[in-house]
Amino acid sequence: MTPPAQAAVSPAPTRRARQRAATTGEIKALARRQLADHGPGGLSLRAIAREMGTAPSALYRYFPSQSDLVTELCVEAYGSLADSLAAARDAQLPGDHARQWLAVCHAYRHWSLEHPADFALIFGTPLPGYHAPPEATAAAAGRAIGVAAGVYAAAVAAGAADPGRAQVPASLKPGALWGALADHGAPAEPALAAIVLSAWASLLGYLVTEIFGSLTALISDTGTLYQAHVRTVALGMGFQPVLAGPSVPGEG
Amino acid sequence: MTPPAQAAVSPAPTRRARQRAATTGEIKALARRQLADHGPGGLSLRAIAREMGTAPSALYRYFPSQSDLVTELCVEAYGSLADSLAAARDAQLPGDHARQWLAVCHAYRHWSLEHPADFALIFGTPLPGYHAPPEATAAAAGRAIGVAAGVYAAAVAAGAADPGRAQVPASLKPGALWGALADHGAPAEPALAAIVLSAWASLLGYLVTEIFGSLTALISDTGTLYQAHVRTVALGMGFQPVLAGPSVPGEG
DNA sequence: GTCTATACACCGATAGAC
DNA sequence: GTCTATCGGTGTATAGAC
Repeated sequence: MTPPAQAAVSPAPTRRARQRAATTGEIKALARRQLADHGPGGLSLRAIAREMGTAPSALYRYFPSQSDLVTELCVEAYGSLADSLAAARDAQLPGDHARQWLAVCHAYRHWSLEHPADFALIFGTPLPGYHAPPEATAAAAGRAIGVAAGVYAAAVAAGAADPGRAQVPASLKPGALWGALADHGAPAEPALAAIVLSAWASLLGYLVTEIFGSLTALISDTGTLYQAHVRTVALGMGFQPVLAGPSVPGEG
Repeated sequence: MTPPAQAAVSPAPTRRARQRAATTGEIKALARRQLADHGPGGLSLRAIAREMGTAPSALYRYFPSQSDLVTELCVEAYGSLADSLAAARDAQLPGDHARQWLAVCHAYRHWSLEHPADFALIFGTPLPGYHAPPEATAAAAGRAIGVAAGVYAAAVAAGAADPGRAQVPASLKPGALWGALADHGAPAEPALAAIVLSAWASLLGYLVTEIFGSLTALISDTGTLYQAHVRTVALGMGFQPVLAGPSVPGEG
């Protein structure tokens, strides 16, 4: 018996395809949870199969190997982060560049706190035998930092931030980052890219200590401290101090 | 037959004790190398025993369990970092506070690049089932950041840095960090501690991207970029821009 | 303090029946 | 597309002889 006429060929390809997508999604969700529970390297296809109630070998119909599963988790994590950053940016008035920047900074932290497993996956210690294929993850990573770079570039263009305050050596050599940022609306200017990268790394450093816990034993009041951190970083990028007022989105 | 008279009772306790210390050291060295080669969770007592040419069970005479071995590696890593930072500080003229700070910043990076496994151990994703006993690692961690804090506090006291440039909220609540820093010569002033912590986190963020590789596909010229990063951070702490001259120790 | 032997658990991946 | 069965490995930790 041939299957019944395919309903809505283009948007909903096939019933079979839909079911397959659902299963792949379930696998990835369980993988994410395992990675969160048992740390890096704690990902086990057997355990996933156990939780799904299927045989371990069945998973190989969906992912050729464990590495491919990890790669897709990485790409999705970067995408999720980029989406959160873009949403925070778009929640501000289009012309309010400084607030857009602060909103993106706080969205960075909120996403990280809400997705610690994804955070560890893309920013933490590399997995034992795994090396992410650069062509797969570079684009996804570039999109995330590209949101931040785009906001800053717009701020500079509008005069809301003065990149001259940063100390960028003239001897900087361009890398693939410039091109990746240019793909996301930011001008391919090395000085701007360097400033954004430096600021982005500063924020990441705070999140690493907060989420991985290398300092949690020593500090409390992490939210307020992040607020101070964001303001200091923004100052270094040439934003105006007046901006550091209390009514900033996402603070606290 | 009783053993021959113990030569130098106090400094060299016993031949037996010396041999034991040597073996413990060998175990830790191999553990460190394994952690470097196979990532977190890649530590295997069996593999250590294999490389040492002994039976796996023999190691249990030196470490009650794998976790205790990891804890000692963490403490030693923090200690090694603190030593490197202090050495970099002491290599500068006592009164040249700004250069001391920059030297400490660059020592931070050099140590991290030279000890990626230790770096991952203390700053990277936490190990699966392992939670470092706070009482053991907090002191070691405080000593490392305490070196940085001490240099900055001295700079502020000497007027070489103006902490007023940073944006520290007045609502900051003190935590254990203040006390830990006070133990290392830094005044227990929340504002100063917050500034140092923020700066230290900024530096860490850069090192995380460089060492864990979340951005290495996108950037080259990482040394020059770190130099710019350090300068930007120092500016945010209130150091004078004039300091950002070319002849700074450890740059490049 | 080291050894052998072992209990008991885990893993990724593949072959082949259905 | 799922199953069973299996291969060939990994590991921690303990018991008991020497």
